[in-house]
Amino acid sequence: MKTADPELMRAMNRLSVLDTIRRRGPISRVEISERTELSTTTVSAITGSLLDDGLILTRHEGDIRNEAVRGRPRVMLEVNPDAARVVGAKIAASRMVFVVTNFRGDVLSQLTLPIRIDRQPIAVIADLVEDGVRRCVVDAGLSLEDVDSVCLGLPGVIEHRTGHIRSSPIFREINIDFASEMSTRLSTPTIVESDAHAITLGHHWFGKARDLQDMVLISLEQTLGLGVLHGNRLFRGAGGLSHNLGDLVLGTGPQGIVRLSSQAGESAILGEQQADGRFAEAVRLGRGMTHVQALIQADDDRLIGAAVRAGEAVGLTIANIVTLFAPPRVILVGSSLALGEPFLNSLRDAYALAIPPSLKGVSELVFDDSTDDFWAQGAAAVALYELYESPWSTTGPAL
Amino acid sequence: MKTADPELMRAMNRLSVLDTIRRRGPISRVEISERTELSTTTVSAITGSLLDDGLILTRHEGDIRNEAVRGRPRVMLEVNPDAARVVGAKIAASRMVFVVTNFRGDVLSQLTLPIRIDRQPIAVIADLVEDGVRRCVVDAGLSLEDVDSVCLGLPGVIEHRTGHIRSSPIFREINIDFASEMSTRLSTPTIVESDAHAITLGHHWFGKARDLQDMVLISLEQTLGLGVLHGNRLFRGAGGLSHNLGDLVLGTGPQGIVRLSSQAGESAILGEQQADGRFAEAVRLGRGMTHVQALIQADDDRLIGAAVRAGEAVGLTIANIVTLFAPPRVILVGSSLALGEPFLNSLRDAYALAIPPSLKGVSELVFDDSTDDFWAQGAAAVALYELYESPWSTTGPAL
DNA sequence: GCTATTTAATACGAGGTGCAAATTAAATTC
DNA sequence: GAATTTAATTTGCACCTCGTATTAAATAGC
Repeated sequence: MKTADPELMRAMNRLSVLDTIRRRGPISRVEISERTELSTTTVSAITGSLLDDGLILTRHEGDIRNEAVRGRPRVMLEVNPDAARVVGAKIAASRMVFVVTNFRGDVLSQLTLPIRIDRQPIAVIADLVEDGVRRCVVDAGLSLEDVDSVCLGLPGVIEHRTGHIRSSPIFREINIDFASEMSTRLSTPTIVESDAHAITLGHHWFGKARDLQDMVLISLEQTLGLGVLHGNRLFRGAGGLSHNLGDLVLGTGPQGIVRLSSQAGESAILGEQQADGRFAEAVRLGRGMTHVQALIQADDDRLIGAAVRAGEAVGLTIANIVTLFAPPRVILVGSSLALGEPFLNSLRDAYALAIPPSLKGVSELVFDDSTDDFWAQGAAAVALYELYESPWSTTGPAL
Repeated sequence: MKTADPELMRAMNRLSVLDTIRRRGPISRVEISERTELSTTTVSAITGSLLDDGLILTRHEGDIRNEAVRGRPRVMLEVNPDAARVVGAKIAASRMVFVVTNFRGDVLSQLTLPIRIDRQPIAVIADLVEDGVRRCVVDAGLSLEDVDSVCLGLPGVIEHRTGHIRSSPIFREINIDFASEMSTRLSTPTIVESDAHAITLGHHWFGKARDLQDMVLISLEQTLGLGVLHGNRLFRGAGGLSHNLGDLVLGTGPQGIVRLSSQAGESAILGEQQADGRFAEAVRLGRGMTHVQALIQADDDRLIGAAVRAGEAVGLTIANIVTLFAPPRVILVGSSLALGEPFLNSLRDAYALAIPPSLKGVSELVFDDSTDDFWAQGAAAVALYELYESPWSTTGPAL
């Protein structure tokens, strides 16, 4: 068990203060003191040390309750954007998106590589990822030495703690130590994380869950992922495993087990149409879903049927997730949302039908159609989170 | 956010030490120091304060590595059994079981009331519970003043934090503030908890999960409950809600949503047979399942069919739970286990079929046929846990 | 333009906490 | 009975947070 010593205490309060500054934009010391319930003395000491370490900056304008207020004006504090830089990436089967962000999470540069890497050998994928990171860093006018860490978000079952990829649709192999592979290639600390977890943290930092401590996110892409935020922290399964929703069983059909992925995965929906080859190119370019929507609007009955079935399956699954976690909000993201109304309506209907009466109204469904940039930014947030959490310069004793 | 001050620090380490003493039986200070990674100085200080508060005792025998070992012998420390007494209860539809335990969790007295309280008015149930608690306390040779707290474990959706019963099969009403009702009746702090959570903690303290930090328990009784242990703590949903597995959706059938409870609940299995009235009395006595097993052994085809279907449904559900939580062990408890081999075999088969290949082998299934006493003891453990966790006498500054 | 007032932020001392080193305690070995 | 070995406590120190007193920096009033 983790032993509690003064150092831990300091680290906890430091994180608490730094996190408050990050979240509440420019904020004065008094307000920090109120929010964190730390004494002003302690807040002063901690912010002093954060200023020394260059993690935050002072700003003398911006006190909102200014004008006609007496007394010494508050000095506003904010995160120093230039305190660190990280790279976040979303690695998907048909494209890779990289962003470089500063310490505040602002995007400094963005790079999309619309390359199909599906089922390539590890070395090839690693080459492409390495290349993408390097180019994106250069685009930001930086060099890799300026980057503090890298976080790669990718689909599948990822073991965050060890950086192993247990299984992923973009790799033929299983159980790959991708984190150390990329760490040595880039000679920069590299984190591997589930893309769903990445965008979950992204929403908590920048998106539709900034106001919440608990939340569930469901990602509907090539694979179906789950992110659970519990008490302001990512809830990872025992052993730090990410979840793979597609493996969930919906029931048994005539030909055995029916998994969610067979009903609602990207390939399940598109696959039925593959025969006539209309989607080959679209899918290759990562625009499968966009294309689908165009077809749906043209009233392609078969596609509508697939979308409706997928929506039902997802709706039931969400109801089950809500039954287990009772989150105040469920955020849905991913390319499958582009299926449009037939999908969304059947999803909503199935959810409404399946949610147990006693839980009716505890969760709201929110749909988010952010672009891939946001996923990559979420990965950057994962990298930043670990920086924020780390004791940093370990300035040691406040001197 | 919880602010970290010296007091919290002390509380954390105190709990860590006390928990180590509880778990590792009689144990010396040096060993505590090794296990908790606290310095011997700190361990001495904390154990000193625990001794002052009468929560632990010294024992001078029992050093295993004795004989032929030089040096001053270690003084063994153990929890003081008489430091507190609690009452734990399992309240089910057809019976109530009470136990009084000491601070170590040893059962001092036990009382079973085989009364059907199903659908009685609150006041009647509260009367019966109060009576049961009082009689069990008297049986232990104690008076209610000697009891530090009471924990009632009952089925349904319980909001532990507020002590409200959101919904329960044994109450007609919903949203009952049962904790304060019973607290005032007994004039003793009373906790209300889901029976599944109670036996989950029971297994962590006394049963089949003593060695684990993470674990999932599934209770198969009148209702289907879930307990998740995560990092040595009970994982309660956002808002401290307990889970109701029966509300999970298995899929859609011809007549709409199919919930787990309609396949695997006690009444779902027995219900089909209700028509011929053979079970009326057995169920009333709470021996429905025992009776069923006798019939199954007599090859009642209809019952076997129901048991097999229930086993399948539960097996699939467990696979889904494992997909989400990836626990190293899943413990199954509850009266439905008495359905015997037809049920268990189909459960195992369905689980094996449904568990995703990437998670094969991460979880072991364990069946536990503990009696109701153990459930009540688990409820006692919940009560004890809160005592252990509380700062206690707040001896205040170690003087 | 000066002083009084008000609010923000910082010093200072007290009390609590854990740790390393030194000391005391209690056994075995020779 | 002295030396040795191991356990547990005492001592001294560095650190943390907090309450109170003090300093800093603005406005309000005359």
